[in-house]
Amino acid sequence: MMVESASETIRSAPSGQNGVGSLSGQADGGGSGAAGTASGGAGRDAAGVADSNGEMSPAELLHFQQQQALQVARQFLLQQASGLSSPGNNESKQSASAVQVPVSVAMMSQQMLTPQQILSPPQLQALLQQQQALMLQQLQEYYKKQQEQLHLQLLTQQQAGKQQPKEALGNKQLAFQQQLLQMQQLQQQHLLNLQRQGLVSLQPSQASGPLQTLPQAAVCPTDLPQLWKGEGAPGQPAEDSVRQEGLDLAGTAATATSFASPPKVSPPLSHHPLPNGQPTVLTSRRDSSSHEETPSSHPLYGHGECKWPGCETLCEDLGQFIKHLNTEHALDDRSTAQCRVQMQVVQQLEIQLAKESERLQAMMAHLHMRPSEPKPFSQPVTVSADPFPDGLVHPPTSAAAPVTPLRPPGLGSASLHGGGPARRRSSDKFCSPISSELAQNHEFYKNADVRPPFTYASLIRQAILETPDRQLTLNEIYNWFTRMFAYFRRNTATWKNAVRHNLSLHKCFVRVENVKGAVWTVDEREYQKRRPPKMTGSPTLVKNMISGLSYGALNASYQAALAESSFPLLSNPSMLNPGSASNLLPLSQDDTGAPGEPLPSNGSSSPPRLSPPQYSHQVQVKEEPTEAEEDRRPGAPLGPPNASIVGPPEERDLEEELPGEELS
DNA sequence: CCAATGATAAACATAT
DNA sequence: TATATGTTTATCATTG
Repeated sequence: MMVESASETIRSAPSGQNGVGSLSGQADGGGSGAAGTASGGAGRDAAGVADSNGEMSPAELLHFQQQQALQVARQFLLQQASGLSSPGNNESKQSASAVQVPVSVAMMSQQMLTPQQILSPPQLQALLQQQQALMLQQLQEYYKKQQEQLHLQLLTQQQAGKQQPKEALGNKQLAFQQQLLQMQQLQQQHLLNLQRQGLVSLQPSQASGPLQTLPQAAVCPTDLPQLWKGEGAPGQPAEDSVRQEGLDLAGTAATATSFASPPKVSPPLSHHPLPNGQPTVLTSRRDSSSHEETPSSHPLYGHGECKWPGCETLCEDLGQFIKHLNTEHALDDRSTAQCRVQMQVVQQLEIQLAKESERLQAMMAHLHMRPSEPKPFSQPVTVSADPFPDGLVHPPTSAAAPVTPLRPPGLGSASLHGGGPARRRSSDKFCSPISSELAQNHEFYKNADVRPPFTYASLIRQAILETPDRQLTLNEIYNWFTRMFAYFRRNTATWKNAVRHNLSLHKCFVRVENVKGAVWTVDEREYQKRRPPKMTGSPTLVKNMISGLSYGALNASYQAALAESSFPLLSNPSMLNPGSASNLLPLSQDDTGAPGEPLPSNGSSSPPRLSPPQYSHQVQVKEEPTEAEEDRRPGAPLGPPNASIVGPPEERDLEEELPGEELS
């Protein structure tokens, strides 16, 4: 019911505002927007959907936001999970995601308001449980298979063994048995894990019933598919239609019941976990390998590369990928271990989610959002339905006080700034250094189709500063964008134009002619100069934070925060994504210098920098640009090594400490 | 309401 | 000629 009201709210907003895609936000903002300022200016793209709720009370807003945050978290979780529990039939997957899953990842993160997405904690939990159950089941199936396989092998071996020396056979058997044992242990361990968390009340064997077990999870059916959907590849044509669907559904399938019967999907849809015992994990792979009927993609395959944790092998097509999958990620100890790691990741996420929920409740409690709200969630979407029609109450009461409490420990300053909607100002200017947030959430941005809350200028700068040489060609900048942000893997024409535009427009970007072309460098000084008068009064800030948090802000900010604080595993590149590690590191050290703390190294490291007003620091143009963008030679010509580069002491500080300044 | 800033579009120039 | 790369101008949104 509340769902309905929520959708109501949403629907009131101009339709299609985002249908076009957030990038073309201009149009959308025009009509609808404007109004919303009272309760916080709504960003035009990032948060478009929320435009029309001018009348939400702060409490509602917060509530709403929080729920969104949870959704995001959940989404993230699902995404992670999907990495583990690969969907069943691929072919059905796509259609399924289009029809049955109205909310694509992208949509979630960008619009986030689809009513049915708003789950109550119990629902969330239910979902999680389902997920766990599913995974468990899959894992078990997996183990079972493996055991069977082992037995088979054993048999084979025994037969073969007739021709082999006994001892050899013995050894092999031993090995197998060990493996078996290992498997079993693994399995038990996992089970234990799950049980410890009280997640597995259901026996593996009865795992088939998660859905029934959790009636309240009515909402889940909608979400579930995502589990198997895997991470949608940005740029998928279906995206728009999917969104559309999502919105529509939002309107129609408002109630839980309606979810129960999602639009039918292709029949072969066996990817619903369960019973038939078709271990999704295994089957999916087999299926896909055997029949090529998969025009769609594999959950572990996206953007032309293998999504297996830690593996970014490029595969031209699905077929190749399948091959790769079967060879590189076959059933072996390694894969199993990785699988386990992935499970832990999921668990971590889940734990974090729980924590965040708790925090949310505390926050809400503190904000006096009705004591009755200890469980704001029990009733999901109360949001708009909530008893605060008055709205607009925010200013004094809620606004001022909340400030502190609002700042969740886990959230870096970055997360607070009015992230989302105001992609621009927020981060760039007054907020924390892009690098720190980026560093911490780069995994997130890399995979989630969420618009990063940074301005183009700051992103470009970041890209450039990340390199040892502190210079990049336009193309390299492009690459950086696409590499670092899923969001920039689509609508290329738009953002590339924007990048060029920014490069030309801002004095801080200096083009340096080179033998082989030109590279772009950053004139830190100019960059600093360009900093606008920062936000002053705290009240404003507060308001900002609130409003920011509200809409899409959650996206970037909160998600980022979540990502940051909660994914030890995730953020540990070495664990999940060795490949990306390289990118990450420079980020964090480099620019950052750390948001919070002043740069250690004094200017010494980069002497030149202070001098030339023009070409900023010592940037020296690479004689021969490129070659391999990544191939940064160790002994950079001039280069102050990464860390040192950071250097522009004073200036840097200024910027990096912004958060602090702001408050003053 | 205004100015500053940013995003997006688009026209146009130039180089490859 | 087609593209990539740059520059510039215009319009709109958000913020202070």
